[in-house]
Amino acid sequence: MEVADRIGRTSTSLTTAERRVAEVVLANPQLVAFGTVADLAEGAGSGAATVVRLATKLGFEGFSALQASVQQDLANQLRPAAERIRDPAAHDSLNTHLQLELGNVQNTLGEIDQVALADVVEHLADPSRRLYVLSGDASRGVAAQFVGDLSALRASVTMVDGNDVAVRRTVALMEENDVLVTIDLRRYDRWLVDAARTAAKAGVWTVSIADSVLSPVAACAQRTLVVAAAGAGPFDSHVGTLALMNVLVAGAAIKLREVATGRLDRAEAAWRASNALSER
Amino acid sequence: MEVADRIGRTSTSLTTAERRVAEVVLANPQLVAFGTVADLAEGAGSGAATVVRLATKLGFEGFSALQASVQQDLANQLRPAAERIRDPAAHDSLNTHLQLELGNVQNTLGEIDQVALADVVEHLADPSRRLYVLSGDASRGVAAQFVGDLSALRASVTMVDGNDVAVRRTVALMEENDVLVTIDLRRYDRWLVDAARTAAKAGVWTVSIADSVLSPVAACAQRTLVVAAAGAGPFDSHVGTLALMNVLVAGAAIKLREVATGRLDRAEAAWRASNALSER
DNA sequence: TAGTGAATGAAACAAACGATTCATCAGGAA
DNA sequence: TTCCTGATGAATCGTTTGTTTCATTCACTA
Repeated sequence: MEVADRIGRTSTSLTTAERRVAEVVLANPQLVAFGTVADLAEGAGSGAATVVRLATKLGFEGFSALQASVQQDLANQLRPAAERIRDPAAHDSLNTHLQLELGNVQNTLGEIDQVALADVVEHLADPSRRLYVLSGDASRGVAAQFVGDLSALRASVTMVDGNDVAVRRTVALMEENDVLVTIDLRRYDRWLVDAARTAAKAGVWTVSIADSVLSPVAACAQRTLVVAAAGAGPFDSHVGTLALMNVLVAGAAIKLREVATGRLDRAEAAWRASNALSER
Repeated sequence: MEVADRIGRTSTSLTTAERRVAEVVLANPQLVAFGTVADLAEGAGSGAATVVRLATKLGFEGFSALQASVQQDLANQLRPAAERIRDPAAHDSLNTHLQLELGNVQNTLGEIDQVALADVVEHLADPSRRLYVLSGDASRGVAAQFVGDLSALRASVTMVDGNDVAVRRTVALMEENDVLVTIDLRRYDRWLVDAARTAAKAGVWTVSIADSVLSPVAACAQRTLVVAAAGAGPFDSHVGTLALMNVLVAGAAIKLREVATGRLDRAEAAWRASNALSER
């Protein structure tokens, strides 16, 4: 921290009141970054002039310069580890990927809206509702994974897919009690947005998995779960999305325990009977 | 994030310029926390009045209230993760997932065999070789994602799929110059192991993406990439696998730059022509 | 085409702010 | 005590900033 350095270097020549201010700056930098001269002065129990004097004594042009310095420090601290790492060793591709994907998982699961999450899980685990999953072209694979996992737990899970006509028919046949999960990131697929709007208008309970609350599907969805999808390659990363899906699937599995274990056992039995799995 | 919520709730009634501002608020919250109305307006390419209008539209008293809200969010984010975790009554399940998936990514990308990785990328990026992807049932979705991404970069990428007969036929038709990628985790699918062995015997260059070097496919593969797949729910997690695939795709994209950019541009042009994408 | 309503940013205005000034105070030295 | 020096904060000043107003533009309708 630049400011801490300067305070350390100047500490011997600080007066009593200035030292009080300096202590507050170190202990509570947000007061400097977000506050005013008066705020900091009050926090340190000193006058505004003392704050300004300290700033200049530390070698800053004035309080504003000190504030800018603290703000930059905080901004650096805020930047996800991914970007911080990238600075020194810019060209370690694998490390970049690692930091990026860790950030995607961290941001997706960390920033999640718990109320929305619980509500979505509740709906996914309601066996009386049919489930439909609608995905943009770029995320079709992870969507298929989601459908596959859910299908193992419960019945009536459908991936809405195929040509435009087929999609329209499926959407037209949705009913009020159904649940529609849409997965779509920036550069939103128009057909998907249209389909989601149609479904929402028909009263289908819609949840949007998107990269922003401003995604067009989010606007017509009951719930929105935001994912981080920063990618180092030419495409967005769906690692965060998949992590979120795992959370949803695991949550649904708990709520569906009785039904789900029965289904899993039956599948297991079928595999055994046909010797479809090999342990090694 | 309180502000993100409000933006999501209000998103339908935002005007074009207001939406631009909202996007900047979400993408660059520091500009709001540390900056002024004029700064944010400039960042969004709008007038100062629009910024204030957005703030009130979001239900804030004015810009200052919006700024205070963003500042509080940032301050929360600044608090060490350790403190943050235990805050809302330790919602353990989510935290378990978070740690687990972070571990999967970390272990998969961190422990990777760089020589094997480079060799695999080299083969994936060789346009003279046909690519086949063979996945166990549990990972079919992420495999499809992999195939989809690779297909965007180059030609001749095939997901080996369908019924047993179809798989056997496809495998039988593979040639020496082809590349086969298999993805299979514990409880290895017997048909997949058989198919991989057949292909390997025919001289197909095989790479195994598996959860252990002891996997049966690894035994007959030229290269093996090990993934971590710890799952909290009833299924294995493929988050690590997907992260690895992103590395492979990004690596191939670099080697295939000339071909790949041409393909991506053509796809982009087609989307534009048909108006298939909507930016908002 | 003319008219209407919403949307938008430039400009005016008032409040808040940082910086400076200056009177007061504390603590020694003569 | 008296005088002096450095420290300190209240008051002041000029600037910046948030807010409001208003003329212009734009999209759409009759």
